[in-house]
Amino acid sequence: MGRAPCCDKANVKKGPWSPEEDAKLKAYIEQHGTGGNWIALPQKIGLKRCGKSCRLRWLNYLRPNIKHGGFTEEEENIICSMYIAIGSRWSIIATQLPGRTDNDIKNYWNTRLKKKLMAKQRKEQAACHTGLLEQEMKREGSSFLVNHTLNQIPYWAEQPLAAPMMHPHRDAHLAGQDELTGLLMKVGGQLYNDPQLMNNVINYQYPTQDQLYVDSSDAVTTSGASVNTLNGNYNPWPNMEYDLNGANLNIHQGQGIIPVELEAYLNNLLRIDGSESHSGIDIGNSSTTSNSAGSTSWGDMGSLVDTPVSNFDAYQKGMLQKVAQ
DNA sequence: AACTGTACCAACCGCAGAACG
DNA sequence: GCGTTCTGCGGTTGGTACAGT
Repeated sequence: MGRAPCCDKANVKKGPWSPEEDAKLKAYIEQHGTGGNWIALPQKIGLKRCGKSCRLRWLNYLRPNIKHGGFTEEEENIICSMYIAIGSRWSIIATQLPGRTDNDIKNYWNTRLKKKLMAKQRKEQAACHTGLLEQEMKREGSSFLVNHTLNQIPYWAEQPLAAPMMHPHRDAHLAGQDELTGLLMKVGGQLYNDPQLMNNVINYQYPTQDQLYVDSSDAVTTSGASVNTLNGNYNPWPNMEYDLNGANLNIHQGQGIIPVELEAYLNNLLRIDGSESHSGIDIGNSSTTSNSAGSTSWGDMGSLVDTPVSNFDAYQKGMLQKVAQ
């Protein structure tokens, strides 16, 4: 037996709200509140609307202090950093952006931010591709074109951007966002080239809930908005910040939860230019990442994601709790 | 001017979990 | 403890405006 419908679908109006309907709903709620029962509310005020529809209209549009459109750079940064940390938990993200609704943030992410980041990723991949081709040509000389036809996609270009290496045990839904999170954590793929460092990262013990680092006084500034501040109450990676427009990711040593040696390594990677940063990549030969078929493992995150060797889950849970407070 | 494609956003839908009797 | 009802959430859809051809 299925669940009873929340309202009589046949006698319920759908589609855009008229100004009259808005006025009725707003006036009633401002005077009486919702009464804790959205289902009964439309009947009370003579609206042929589903209770859920009324609730949505109030929360996303009519309620006071709602901001529409025009997301600031700081808001973008907050959305991105929280997306990295907790995924598509829009209602939680909305709590960090006063005046913004989860629906608004979700729409903004899906229609603009995601595309913005994808475009940036494509640009970087193209630059990376060009750099590698040049190096291959230099190394192989005239034999290059024999070995590599121009329309042949090199093995590394077929690999998705790496999932964030610094959170190897994130939720599956986050692992599914490899491309975007990989872009944001753009040094991630490079970690795979250093088996020793990868080992350190995989075995790194994320801080427990009690060890969470949320002191906003440690926020650092850059040309772009710092994600470390996040209204002073949320700090997923306190020693890391990025500037979305400039795609600059800066790691600050000794300020937070990433081990100093890892920070140093990342800083080193980020200091060198784009073409150099990918030089010498030969993942297929890596004893830690190649498989029997000889393919690379940038996208093969399953074993890492599924293996419960760190307390990242607890870490993420802790962050969610901090945000909820 | 007409048509087409794209971007944006409001609203809907189904599900999970909380609340309640 | 169980079934029902309600709320809140996230994914998705559909309508509208606007730009490009």
